[in-house]
Amino acid sequence: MNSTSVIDENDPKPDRTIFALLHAAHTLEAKVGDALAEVGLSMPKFAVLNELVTVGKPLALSELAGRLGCVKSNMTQLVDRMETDGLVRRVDDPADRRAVKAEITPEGVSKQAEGARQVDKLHEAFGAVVGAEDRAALGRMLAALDT
Amino acid sequence: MNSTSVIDENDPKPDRTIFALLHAAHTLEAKVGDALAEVGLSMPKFAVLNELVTVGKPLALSELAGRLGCVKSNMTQLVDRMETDGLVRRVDDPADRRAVKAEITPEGVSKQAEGARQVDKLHEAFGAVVGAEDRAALGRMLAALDT
DNA sequence: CAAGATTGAGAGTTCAATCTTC
DNA sequence: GAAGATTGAACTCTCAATCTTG
Repeated sequence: MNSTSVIDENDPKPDRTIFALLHAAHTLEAKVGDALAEVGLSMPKFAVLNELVTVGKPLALSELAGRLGCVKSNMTQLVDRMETDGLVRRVDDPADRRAVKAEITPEGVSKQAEGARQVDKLHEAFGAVVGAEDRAALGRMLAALDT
Repeated sequence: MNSTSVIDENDPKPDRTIFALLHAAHTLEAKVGDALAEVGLSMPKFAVLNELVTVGKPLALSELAGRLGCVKSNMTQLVDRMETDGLVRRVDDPADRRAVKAEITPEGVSKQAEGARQVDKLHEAFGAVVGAEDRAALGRMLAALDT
């Protein structure tokens, strides 16, 4: 049925593909951010809480920065704001006096659960709208991009 | 064969899909940012220059903010930094004394051309690694996401 | 009163430099 | 010296408030 016409088209502006993907990602990111904002969280704060809940024990700021893929100074300030919010607490590491660990508070545990519910709702909507075969294509692109 | 649950065909951790997409987008965004940094530009600055070159005449800051999908105060500060860089110049609009337009400088024109070359190189790599049918799937997802 | 632009405050991020501890 | 954390400066971005002009 197809007669080479679909892929052969050499659009005059091939610049658009990457930026279209980035734009869609920003739209999706805004949706996640809005969903988390409804329970008083931001994406970076939820990411930290999620990591702490998953691991089940306090983590050093360097460790958190490594897991979240950001620099250490970023984690310093993020944990500052989260401590102000009452989501985490800084605790000394008796084993290494250079290290400072972030310990999740009961408030943080509660907020993480609320955030996870919001994210689950988004995932249902995402799964309903995308479809399994397109998700497979997405997986291939992700793998190719992550090099 | 499934006796009780219909949903256990899904992966045990469906949480990851959206965040995997977002992570890949950030990786791609970093690549574009690095490529533009090689010629002394950031993505927001390149976006503004690109718009001004495409339109071919000065644009009001509100107009730029609308085209780039950000708030006006953002454009005020971005144009501040671009004026410091010598990429654009603020010019008064004789037709509307409230408005301020951004006019691209010769330096800005030159930088936009360099940036466009960098983006083209990235695009070749992207096209080589992704493939036409996956790009079609990407297009469907983008459309679904942009609602 | 609407619209265009700016300012101030703050979140999130990076980098370079610094301080303490290993 | 290298690692863990912090600080200060800068960029990008948002929101709320303000000022000028239409």
